[in-house]
Amino acid sequence: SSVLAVGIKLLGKKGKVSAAASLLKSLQKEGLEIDVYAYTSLISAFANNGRYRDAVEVFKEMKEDGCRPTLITYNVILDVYGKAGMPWNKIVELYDSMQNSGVVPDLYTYNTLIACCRRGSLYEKAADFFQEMKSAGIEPDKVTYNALLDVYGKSRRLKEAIEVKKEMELNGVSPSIVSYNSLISACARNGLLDEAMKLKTQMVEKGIVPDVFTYTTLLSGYAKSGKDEFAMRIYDEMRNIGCRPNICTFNALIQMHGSRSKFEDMMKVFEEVKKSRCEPDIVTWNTLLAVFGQNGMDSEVSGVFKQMKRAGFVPERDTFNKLISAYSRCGCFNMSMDVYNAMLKSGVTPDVSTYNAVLAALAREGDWEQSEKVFAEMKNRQCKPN
RNA sequence: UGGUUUCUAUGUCCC
Repeated sequence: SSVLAVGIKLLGKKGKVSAAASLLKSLQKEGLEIDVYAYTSLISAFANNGRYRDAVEVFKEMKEDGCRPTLITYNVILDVYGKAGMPWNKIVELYDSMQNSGVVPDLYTYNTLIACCRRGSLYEKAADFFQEMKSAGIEPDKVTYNALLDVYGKSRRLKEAIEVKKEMELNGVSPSIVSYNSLISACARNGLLDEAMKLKTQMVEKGIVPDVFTYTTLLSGYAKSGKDEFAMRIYDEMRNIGCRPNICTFNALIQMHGSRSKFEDMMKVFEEVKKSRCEPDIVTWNTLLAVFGQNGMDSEVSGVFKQMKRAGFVPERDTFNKLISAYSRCGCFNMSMDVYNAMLKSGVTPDVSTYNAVLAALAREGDWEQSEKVFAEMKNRQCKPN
C-alpha cells in the first residue's frame, strides 16, 4: 500500500490525477485495504491540480471507509478548504473535529489556518491564531510571518502588514522575496505604486533580486491604475534583466489591452504566449471570454470557447458564469441560457455569481416570470442572494 | 523523519 501512495503521488505530479483516483478505486475493489498515506496522497494530488471538490470527496470517503485522518491529512484538507473558499464556519468545524479526535495542531496547521484567513479579510482571526500558536509554544517561522503579512495586505491593512515585517525582523527572521512581493502586492492593490516601487528598490538593496512575481504584480498594478506606459516599462525592464515572463505576466498584459479594447495588441500577446513555450491557462481563456463578451463580439466568444475546449479545458463554474454573462451582453439570450443548461447538465453547481448572471440575462430579456422561478430555485438551493 | 501538508503575482458575477 505504501507503493500505492508513491504511485498516486507520481501520477498527481504528472497531472494524471484521474488515473490516480481510478487506480485507488480498482485496487480497493480487488479487496486491498487503502491506508491513510494513499488517501492523503490522493487528496493532495487533487488539491495540487486545483480539484478541491474532488479532494473533499476523497476525505469523506476515507472517513466512511473507517480510515482515521492523521495530522497531515488534516493539514492538507484545511489547506484545501482555504483554497476552495469554504465558508469560515466549515473551516472552524474541521479544526474542532481535528482537535476532538485528539490530533494536536502543529506549525503547519497554524500556518495553514492563518493562510485561510486571506479570503474574507479575516485579519482578526489570523491574529488570534498567531497568538494561539505562540501560547501553545510553537515558534512562528518565515511562512507564518509571510502568511500573516499577506492576510493584512489582502485586508487592506497596509500599516499592520508593515508592522509584521518589522516584527519578523526583530525576531531574527529576514523578510524574503515572498514578504516583499506580498507587500508590493498590497501597495499595488491600493494604488500606491510609488510605495510599491520603493519596496522594490529596498529589496534590491538587501540583495534580493525581483522575480516574475514582483514584475507581474507591478505590471498589473500600473495597468489597473491606468498607467499603461509604466506597465510597459516594467515589462521591458523585466525582459532586459533576463526575467522571463510567464503565463501570469501575459495574462496581465492581455487583460490590460483587452480592457482598453485594444484587440490587436491583445491578440499579439496571445500569439506571444505560444511563441514563448507557454500554454494558455484557464485565466487566459476566461480573460479572452470576458473581453469579447463585454464588447458584444459573440463570434469571437464562440471561437475562444471552441479553442479552449480543443486545448483540453473542461469548463468550470467561472467559465460558465462568464459565458452566461458574455452571451447575454452580446444580445444572444438563447445562447446564454443554453450555456446555463449545459452547466447544470455537466453537474456544476451554480453559485451566487451564476444566479446573478442568469438573473441579469433574464432582466435584459425582460423575462420576469422566469426570473422569479430562478430566484426561487436559488433560495431552494440554499444560495443566499447578495 | 518510509512516502503525503503551509507563505507571494495574472482572470471573476451583480451594481
